[in-house]
Amino acid sequence: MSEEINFLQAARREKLESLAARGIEPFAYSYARTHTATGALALLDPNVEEGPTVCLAGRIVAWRGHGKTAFAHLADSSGRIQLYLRRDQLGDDQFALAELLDIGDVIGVAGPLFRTRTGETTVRADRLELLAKSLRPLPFGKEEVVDGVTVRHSGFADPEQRYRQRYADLAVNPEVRALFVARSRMTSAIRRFLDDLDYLEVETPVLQPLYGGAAARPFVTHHNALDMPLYLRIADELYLKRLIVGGFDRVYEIGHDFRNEGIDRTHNPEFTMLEFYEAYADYTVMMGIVERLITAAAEVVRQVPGFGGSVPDLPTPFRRVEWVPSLNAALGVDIMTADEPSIRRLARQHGVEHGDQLSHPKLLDDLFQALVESTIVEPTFVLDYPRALSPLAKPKRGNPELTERFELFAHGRELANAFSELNDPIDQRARFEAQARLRAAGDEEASGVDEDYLRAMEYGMPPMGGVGIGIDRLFMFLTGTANIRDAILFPTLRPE
RNA sequence: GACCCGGUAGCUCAGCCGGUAGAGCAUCGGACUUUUAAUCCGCAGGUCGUGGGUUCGAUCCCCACCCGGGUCACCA
Repeated sequence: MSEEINFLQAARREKLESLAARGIEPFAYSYARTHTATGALALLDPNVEEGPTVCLAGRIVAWRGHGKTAFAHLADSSGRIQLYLRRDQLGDDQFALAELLDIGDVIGVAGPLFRTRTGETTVRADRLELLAKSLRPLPFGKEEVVDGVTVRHSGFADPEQRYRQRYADLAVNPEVRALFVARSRMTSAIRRFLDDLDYLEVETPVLQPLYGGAAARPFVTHHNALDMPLYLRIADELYLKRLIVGGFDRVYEIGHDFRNEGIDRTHNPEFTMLEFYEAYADYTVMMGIVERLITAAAEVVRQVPGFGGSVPDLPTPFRRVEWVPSLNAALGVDIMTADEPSIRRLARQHGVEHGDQLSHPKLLDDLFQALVESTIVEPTFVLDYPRALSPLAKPKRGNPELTERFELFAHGRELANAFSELNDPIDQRARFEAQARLRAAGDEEASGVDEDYLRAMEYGMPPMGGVGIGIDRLFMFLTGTANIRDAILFPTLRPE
């Protein structure tokens, strides 16, 4: 990426040369800091005017020059603190260095804490060290505090540039950093939750010779040495269940799935999926685990400073409704006995688009989405989906037309999908073959027959419950984030 | 994919009825030893997303394209 150097960058390069002329190395190797910014702020007793000496490192984010003195703010990952630089304190050489500093420079600073006339805890700098010269101006806005609220002026606002240059977005907007801290806390909490239940975290292939476990179009790549196509996984499911055959009773994986579909505010081509499987559990057991996992995740996000208010209340137990009765109630007919033409007529009436071209299962799913799913606000488990919608789920005990499956919805969004996993290899083969027929008929999202998976199942697969939770979506739900790009550090974009 | 909105200085934005551009901040120069959107004075900074068209003349009107945002559709 070559571009012309603008006059601001030129000015900084000139300063670099002035530094070199003074024998100052502009890119350091390390700095021994004693405190973080917030750690230092806590050191000055409210009743005293002078405190201990601290060594801090961070980025200059604000600068107010006054001739022979200057005030600056230094920011590190903990927060920001004011610096006071005086010529008589620093000496001529060090003050000359200070005059060659820019906003964005990474510096180390040492000096005693004191309180300014306006009461702000500040470092009176008596030694400065340049750690990294910033040759490209970061788009810092100016901040003021009005009635206790920080107002930022002319900051870094262009959404495209913020996604493309997330490093600049993070450097300039602390609240963006806080959001991703919250995300990290959430996934750690989920790991802790599952680890405490004796789940084993495992890693399964991202590059797969066959893709499956979900209905989606895959990314295809090619392995040169094997001279064969490989698919980026669309789900972890089939490999994790092979591990249950192998004797791991409880496994989970948090990793990226890849789906070759459109990009919009809830879809990124790669996204983070949690799947977990537990032998000898059925979907009712998994429902309880999901409820506890979601509330545990909500609790840690709630505790991250700044996010307490955004996390929705999740009173337990979550509401439970059954798929068929809730759709029937909304539709006014029995979906399981209604004939095909009248179902298609109802779909048209309720605004399901392209109803005539959809396969029967897809039609049912769209109807449910339009009439029931979209109306769910409080967290609700929807139970017992029709068999045709769930090729990897066990038939429901007492009603083989249905499967033992649930999805969790809240605010019209899907948060989890789970079932009593099908462990009958004869039935599984029949379902795979039905999928293969759909695929042969042109359904690009239908899977094929995975013979290796069937082999594993034929060895004897314990009954198990399994759950998938989209981590990005869950995080968006908990933080009130509307666009998935705001929940992913480096979202997929067209190249510049 | 459809529709709507946007792309002007490093950043945030203005630009009337078509007459080849402005502000604030930042930068640069000057003043300033407790400021905090520091203040004051001065200078500089532009391929107006790209390519065509209309016109004596286009940032402005028209067409196409690129990029982004939003809404909808698609996406178990």
